[in-house]
Amino acid sequence: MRDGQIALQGVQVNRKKDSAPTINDVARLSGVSKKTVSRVINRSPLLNQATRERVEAVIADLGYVPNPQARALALRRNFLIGLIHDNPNAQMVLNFQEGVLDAIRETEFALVVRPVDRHSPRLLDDVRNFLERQRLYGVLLLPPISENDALAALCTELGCNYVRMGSAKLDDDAHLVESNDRQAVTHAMAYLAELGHRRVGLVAGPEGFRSARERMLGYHDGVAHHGFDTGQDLIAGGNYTFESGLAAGVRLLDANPRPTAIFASNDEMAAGVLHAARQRGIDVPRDLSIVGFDDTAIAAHIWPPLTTVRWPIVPMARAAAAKLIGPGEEASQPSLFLSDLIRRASSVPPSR
Amino acid sequence: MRDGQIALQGVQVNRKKDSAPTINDVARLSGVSKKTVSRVINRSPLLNQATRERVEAVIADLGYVPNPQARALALRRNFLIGLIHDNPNAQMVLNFQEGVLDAIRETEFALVVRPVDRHSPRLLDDVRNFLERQRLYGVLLLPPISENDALAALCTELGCNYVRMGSAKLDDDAHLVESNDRQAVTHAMAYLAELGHRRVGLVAGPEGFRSARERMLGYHDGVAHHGFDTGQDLIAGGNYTFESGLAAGVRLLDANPRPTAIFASNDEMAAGVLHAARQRGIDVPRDLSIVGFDDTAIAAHIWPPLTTVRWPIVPMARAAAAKLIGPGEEASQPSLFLSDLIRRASSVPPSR
DNA sequence: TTGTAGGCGTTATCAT
DNA sequence: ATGATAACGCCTACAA
Repeated sequence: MRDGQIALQGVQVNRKKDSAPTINDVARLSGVSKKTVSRVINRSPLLNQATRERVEAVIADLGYVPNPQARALALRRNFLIGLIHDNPNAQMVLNFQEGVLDAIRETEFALVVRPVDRHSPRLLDDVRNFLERQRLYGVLLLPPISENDALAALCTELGCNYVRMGSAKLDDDAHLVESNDRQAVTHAMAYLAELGHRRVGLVAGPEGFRSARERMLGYHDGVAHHGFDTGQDLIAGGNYTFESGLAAGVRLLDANPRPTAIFASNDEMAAGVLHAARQRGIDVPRDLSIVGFDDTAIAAHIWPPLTTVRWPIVPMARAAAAKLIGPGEEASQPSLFLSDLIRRASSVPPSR
Repeated sequence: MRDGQIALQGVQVNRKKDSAPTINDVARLSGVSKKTVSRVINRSPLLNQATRERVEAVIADLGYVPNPQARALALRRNFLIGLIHDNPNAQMVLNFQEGVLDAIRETEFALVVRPVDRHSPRLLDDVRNFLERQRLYGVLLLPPISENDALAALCTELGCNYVRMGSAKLDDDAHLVESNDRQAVTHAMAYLAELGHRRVGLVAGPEGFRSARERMLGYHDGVAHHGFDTGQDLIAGGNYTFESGLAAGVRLLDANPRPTAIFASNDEMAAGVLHAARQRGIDVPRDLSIVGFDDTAIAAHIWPPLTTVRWPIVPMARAAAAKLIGPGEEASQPSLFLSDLIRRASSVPPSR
């Protein structure tokens, strides 16, 4: 006969030893019903203090851990948070994971990762499949796919809570953690102005990326505010890759007159610009200052170390996770995070 | 009265519309028992073809997806694979995740990530807690914590399957996917010998890391085989960080005579050596060749692009995941992966 | 080949 | 404040 049933008859006292203890074992050994144990686990307020302590003692003694699958089944929701991303960049994804883990440490939540391909025609089906299968508690969307409104709509349709990371007002406060890329770039431009630059080039990010747009707007704000030179030969497009930065760098550096400084919309492209300068014998920073964005690992490890904008991704991730799992009122507060300009050797006053 | 019970009475035909369809809905609408539906889901061989097709049609029609929590409860194991790592390096972790995702795509498995702190005294408790809570199907252990035998023992104790990634024979074939770091470094040394180098420095990895030891052994093999110069001023220790590589580079480059080439046990340290050379006005590659290990993103993006050893992490990850979830016979086959030397501009014949 | 009864470990409902 | 009973959605054992 089964263990649990024996227990109900009050005959057997020792539990089976060959599998993890269950709520029944705890109930039997502490002489209460399983519902009471359940109340202890879930910190129900209406519980006799003595009862609670007795049960807790048994739990500790047994090393009992509630089975999350059973919980998930009964509660009709699990404790998994999904992280959906399209690998914008390894360091960023990992930092984000770290922040989320910070937030869910000591909770029963776990983090499930799901890289996707934003160019796949099956993107939405992929995500739908994932969400339907796993029935996640909620998902976190990283840029750039966080900018995809269809994805957010899909989450809503499937009854899956979500929080998006974005560099602009993509959604309402309950579903968004925001950075201020535009303003951050404007600050960087002000810094270049202080150094004495008046002719600053831009390597823009790919079209369709909100972050790229915001950073470009920040550039234009700066150009206008400080009266920098303007012109199409000061602007080149890129797609956030090293190679595109290299190509853009070549274009900008072949212009005449050459810019004395270049702002690249991310660090990888900035590294590409640096290569382009090297290939042309242009000394950085003496003949060309470079400023990047993101402060990824590469920024501090190339030569010269790169001046760049650092956005607080770990705190942002923590906030996003908290927004997802936290109580309602807190979750609907706006979350805006400010970025810092990290000044390194790649930017100096212009030599000409 | 509940939907399922009504169904058993054969009275109601339409299912409730406000929640996902269950196995009961499918059973009712296709006029078979839940068990038969269950057999369809689980591809039982003993099923009438016609029955199967009828049920499958209903499943498709309803958009039915089995509830993984209920499955997990009944099967007493879930379909989550854990990835436990101590962030050896962002690109590596992400590549690994990608490989695992490759392997579990189109399956019902999902990937749960769990970064840990290998220096924490609570490491084992942390992992124990995680495994007990989540009751994972199995876990993947990345270096360097994959080298921790106590962790593997813990998995065994908790009845959790595991696969370790390692640069040496850390475990039996069912629990190990192996790379050949030692041999890979020996190849790199042979390449330097071909170029004409005879005085090659080593930036070693941190003690206690198996990979560091294997790479060092490969260095010594190469030195012995090719009759390179030896001496303590040709060897410096590092801890796999950029900064430690910088410090080690300073030490090695202050030696007299200077090495004409340096092998750094990973790319980050190689980048540090490069910085050290720059600071001293030593031209790379003309006056100093540098070889790294890992082929992380930084390798191709610094100047000059770094010659390095690339180990096939994505295929290894795929193999590790397959080993975890695959059938027994296949899983107990040995898995050894070979690394390639990627030749880039940082290595040339010596100028002296 | 298919169905019935009951269990997996938890929580919800509604008593007491 | 506590307990009995019935879900939650799936699977296994055994029966037919």
